[in-house]
Amino acid sequence: MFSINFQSRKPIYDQIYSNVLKQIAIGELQPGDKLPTVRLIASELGVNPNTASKAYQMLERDGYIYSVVGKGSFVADSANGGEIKLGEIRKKLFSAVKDAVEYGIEKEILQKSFNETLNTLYKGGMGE
Amino acid sequence: MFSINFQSRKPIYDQIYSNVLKQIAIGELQPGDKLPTVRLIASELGVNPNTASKAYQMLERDGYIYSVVGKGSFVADSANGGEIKLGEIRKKLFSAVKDAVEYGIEKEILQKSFNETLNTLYKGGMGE
DNA sequence: CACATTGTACTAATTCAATTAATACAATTT
DNA sequence: AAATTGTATTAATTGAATTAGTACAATGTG
Repeated sequence: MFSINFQSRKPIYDQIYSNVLKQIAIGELQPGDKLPTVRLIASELGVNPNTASKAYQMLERDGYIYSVVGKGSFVADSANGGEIKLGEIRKKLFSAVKDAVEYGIEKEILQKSFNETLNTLYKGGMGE
Repeated sequence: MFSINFQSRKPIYDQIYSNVLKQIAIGELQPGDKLPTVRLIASELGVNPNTASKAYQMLERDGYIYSVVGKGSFVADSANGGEIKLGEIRKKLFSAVKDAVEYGIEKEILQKSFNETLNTLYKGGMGE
């Protein structure tokens, strides 16, 4: 498995996230592979299962893995190699929205602007 | 002057920042104009001078104003209108969405991700 | 030169969100 | 049914962010 630095200011769930993502990136974990259970990670690292679960939920949110209660967690089919994917995109979005907030742009205006961009670039797709 | 929402979760110095920046953006404050002193803002809003000073320091950091001890604070020459900043924000948004399209991220997923970001950063509600 | 006015540095008190854990629950497998 | 899986809920704790109290530094004014 991997190891954790408890002295680090980086949260444990964040370290788990990074370690798993790295394993996926280098191909040590392939799409469809079963990941260690949250309880296994928790017991090996000596932390609470929820801490491992949180890392997995973030990995799922970013499209790298998927989890099923009772079954386990698995590497997503789309998570091949070192694709940047949603995690990096989110960072960009976050940065842009943060700028807008600082500038005092109203939420609805930003939302409208985003939707216009979305519809422009996703031309041909459906969705509201 | 402007007003502040003390109920908002948005920090006071942040609200001052946004208000001043908006005044610059709409041309109510022109390059070279003298800004209200930190003590004037502080007394009118009923906060500590350091709180107003912090807003000014952030505005200076971002190149919108400059401050001189003993003299006061002034709108920077380069801070004409806010369209530049607005354009940058749109550019960032466009770039992020474009990345998402290139990486094959589905529209709905991106939309959800954006909304999460939006709600996270606009959690203050009103108070800008 | 004295003195007011300006922004700022330093420190401490407080508040608030993030992190983690304790516990219980829900879905799936065996 | 029992075991194994991920997750929801709640609470304790910690740590960073926010704000204020106070003192200092630089400039303007008489």
